[in-house]
Order: sequence, then C-alpha cells, then structure tokens
Amino acid sequence: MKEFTAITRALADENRARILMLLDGGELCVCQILEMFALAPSTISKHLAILCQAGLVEYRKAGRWIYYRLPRHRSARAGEAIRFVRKCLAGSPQAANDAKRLAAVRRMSMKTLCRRYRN
Amino acid sequence: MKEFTAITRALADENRARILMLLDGGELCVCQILEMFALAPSTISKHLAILCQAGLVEYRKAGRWIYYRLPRHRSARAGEAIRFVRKCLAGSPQAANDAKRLAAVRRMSMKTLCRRYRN
DNA sequence: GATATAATTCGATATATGGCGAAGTATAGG
DNA sequence: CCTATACTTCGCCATATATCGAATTATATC
Repeated sequence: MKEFTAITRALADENRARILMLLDGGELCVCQILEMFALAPSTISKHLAILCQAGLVEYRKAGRWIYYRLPRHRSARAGEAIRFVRKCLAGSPQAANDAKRLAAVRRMSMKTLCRRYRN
Repeated sequence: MKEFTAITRALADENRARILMLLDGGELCVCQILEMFALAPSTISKHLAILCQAGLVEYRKAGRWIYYRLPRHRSARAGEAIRFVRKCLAGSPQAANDAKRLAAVRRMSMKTLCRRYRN
C-alpha cells in the first residue's frame, strides 16, 4: 500500500506524467527533459527525484550528464503504473505534441541545451 | 490529459484507493463505507465526490440511502485506472483486511450502521 | 406539515505540494 | 588544483488538500 501510494502520488502531477511518457521513448539527459518544460532546473530535479523514489524511473551517470530512463527491472506495481500511463496517454494530443517537440530537442547538441538554463 | 489528471489525483489518496477496492466487491451504501473508516461523514462524502468527479464511481439514490458503485459504463481511462488499482492492490494485506471487515459490516443492519455516526 | 434521518455542502484549519532562486556537489578540462 | 559545467539540495513562499464540525438539503415517517 505504501508503494502504491508513492506511485499514485508520483503520477498525480501532469508534468511528471509527461516526463514518464517522454522516457517511454528512451532515456533522456536531464538537460533534454529540461528543454521540454518551462520550469526551473531545481523543479525538474525534484520531479525526477519523486519519480525515482516511486520506482518509476532510474538514472545512470555518464560523466557530467545524468540520463533518466524507465527502470530496466521494475516492481510489479511500477510496471502496472507505467502500463497504465501509457494506455491512458499514448496518442493523446499532449503526448503527440511532446513527442514532436522531443524529436527536435533530440537533434540539438547537449552543449546547446545545457547553455539554455545557465543563470 | 485533464481526465487523466483528475483520475490520478483521485487515486493519490490511500483512503480513496481503499474505497475503490471496497466497491470492486459490489455497491455499498455510504453508511457502510463510513463504518470502514475512522473518518467524519463529511470527509468520506468529499472523497466520494472526488472519485465521482474523476468518473471512477457512480451512485444511485434509494430513498434515504445513497449507494455508490464502480460505474457501469466507464470511460476507457477510468477502466484502465480501476484495472490498475485492482492489479496493484488485490491480495494486498490492506485489501484482505478490508474485505474481511467489510464482510462483517455487510452483516450489520443499515439502521445500526447509520446510528453509529449520529451527532 | 412537522420531525427525524442520511448524506452533502460550507467554513475553517493544519499540513502537503509545486514552484523558484541560491547554495552545494560532483565531474571534466585547462 | 582551479574553474566551468551539470545537476541536486535547501530554504522559502503560495496554493492545494485532507480533515473536522456546523449548517443545509432531501427523503421518509408520524
């Protein structure tokens, strides 16, 4: 029940759900995720931490960059949650829009992306 | 996306998830639901309203009593949500406990139940 | 109709959550 | 090792949420 609550609370935010759908298309660097949202880096970081805590994403470090992705080995409940989000949002206007924009973001260099949010 | 958010927010509360699992076993009168929780009637009522708003439950009036149940005709997303909750919680300690207690509650008369929370 | 009953709505409060900017951490490169 | 870079953590604020008790609505019964 505790795991379930962590998962549903993690899903109960539009931005986090969008992040999950983005990651469903493959792993992304934080700077790429950041580029998809009009939010401060610290906010995105917090969202990612919440998703991580719920077991809905995992990350790997690669030098200076950190890549987030759907966990390779998920708990049964996390798997059901991801399936649920996919079923609900796949093909939705928001997801379609995000996918389109993500394709453009993927074509940008990491350097360009990371410079965007420099203070 | 708006519907999805309403659904995930509705699920993001332990008590509401428990209510859904209870209703998965068949419709229940508000006073029966009330008996399952240590919460004020007004609080339960609000939870039911939130579930209703999200399309996860519906109700029917029968004289003085109001019965809640999983909606006969659900949206695709509501169906996925209910399936998700069921998959995650069916067989969990909490659900097993609740089911046991619910069986006892079902054996009580409505009059007895309703008198319980009289101010 | 008047009264009692079953549930909801309203108003108030305490806590949780999402957001930001500033400070901190860890890695890369000169 | 000193600086720049890529994120995260911390501290704060505004809003949202869960909860309660009191007032309200709607139905049944006398």
